[in-house]
Amino acid sequence: MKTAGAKSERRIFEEHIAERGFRMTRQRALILDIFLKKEGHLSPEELYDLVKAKDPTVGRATVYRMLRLMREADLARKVDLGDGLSRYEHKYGHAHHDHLICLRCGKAIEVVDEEIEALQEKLARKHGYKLTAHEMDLFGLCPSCKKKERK
Amino acid sequence: MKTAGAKSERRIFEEHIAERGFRMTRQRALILDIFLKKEGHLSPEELYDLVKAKDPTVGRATVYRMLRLMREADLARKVDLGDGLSRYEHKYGHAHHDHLICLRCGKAIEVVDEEIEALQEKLARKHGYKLTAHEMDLFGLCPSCKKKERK
DNA sequence: GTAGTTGCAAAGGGTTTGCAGAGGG
DNA sequence: CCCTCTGCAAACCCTTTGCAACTAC
Repeated sequence: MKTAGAKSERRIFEEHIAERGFRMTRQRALILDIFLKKEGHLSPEELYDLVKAKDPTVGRATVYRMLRLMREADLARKVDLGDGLSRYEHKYGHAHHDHLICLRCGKAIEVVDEEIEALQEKLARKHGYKLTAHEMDLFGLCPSCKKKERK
Repeated sequence: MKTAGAKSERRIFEEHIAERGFRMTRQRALILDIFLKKEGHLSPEELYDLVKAKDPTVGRATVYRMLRLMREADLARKVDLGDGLSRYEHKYGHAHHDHLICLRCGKAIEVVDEEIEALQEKLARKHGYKLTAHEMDLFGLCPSCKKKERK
């Protein structure tokens, strides 16, 4: 199932670039595979390091260009975890989720609450907006940092 | 009432810097006044332009340094409206609020929903987190862009 | 007076771009 | 074969920093 999922994500990307006359290359396939396999929130530099480990000839610019392509193909999302870095997570095969971010250690977990989702829709409608997306980040102390706080 | 509000904000800032041995200067007072008077979401450059209009001798670096001070004094908040720029809004005298942002025209309005606020707390607690802040941005089409969409 | 503050300009960090050569379709 | 893609390095943008002169306290 995992492999099947990865394959279809790759197909989505291939279709996306074929549609606009772009090309599938060794570098793009490699970056795509690594990015999709990695759960969590990668900075461009972290992704570049992972790619370099597999193929040291790939350039940083290619990683940046690929991040843009993946965003356009709706496979990647840019998130701001408040650490000053830009970070990306992959969307495909992921249910939508929000973030619970520890201000002390920076750890971020993904959460979802259907009740909140519904209220967001309702709130937007109340103001005459048609909602297409949202981002919710909750900041606080994670359980282990909370414990340390006490001593 | 407006004036009284502005005065107390300034006092808060003065106390904040006095506490740590900093000083109140002509430039800081000017930037603070302009920033507090301006509702909405200013980029550092926009703030710098407004300041320059009143006093062309003020440098860009001073504006950046002041933005940091105001954040530390809890008078300013950094927000990401997805246009690639960093933006700041003032907090004091503002109730907490979230954003409803139009993806077409970029217009952002401020909203709040008590029910959502409560559920955010609950969600964090469920995961063992102690919540200290959050940011919620809803993206979609504003009423007027929605209308244009139809034709 | 003595720190903290300022404007300037240079440095810094992250991201984008111009280019000549490589390589997909 | 044509046109896109690549790696490199330089350019770029926004933000921070080093410094000598200045100024609040």
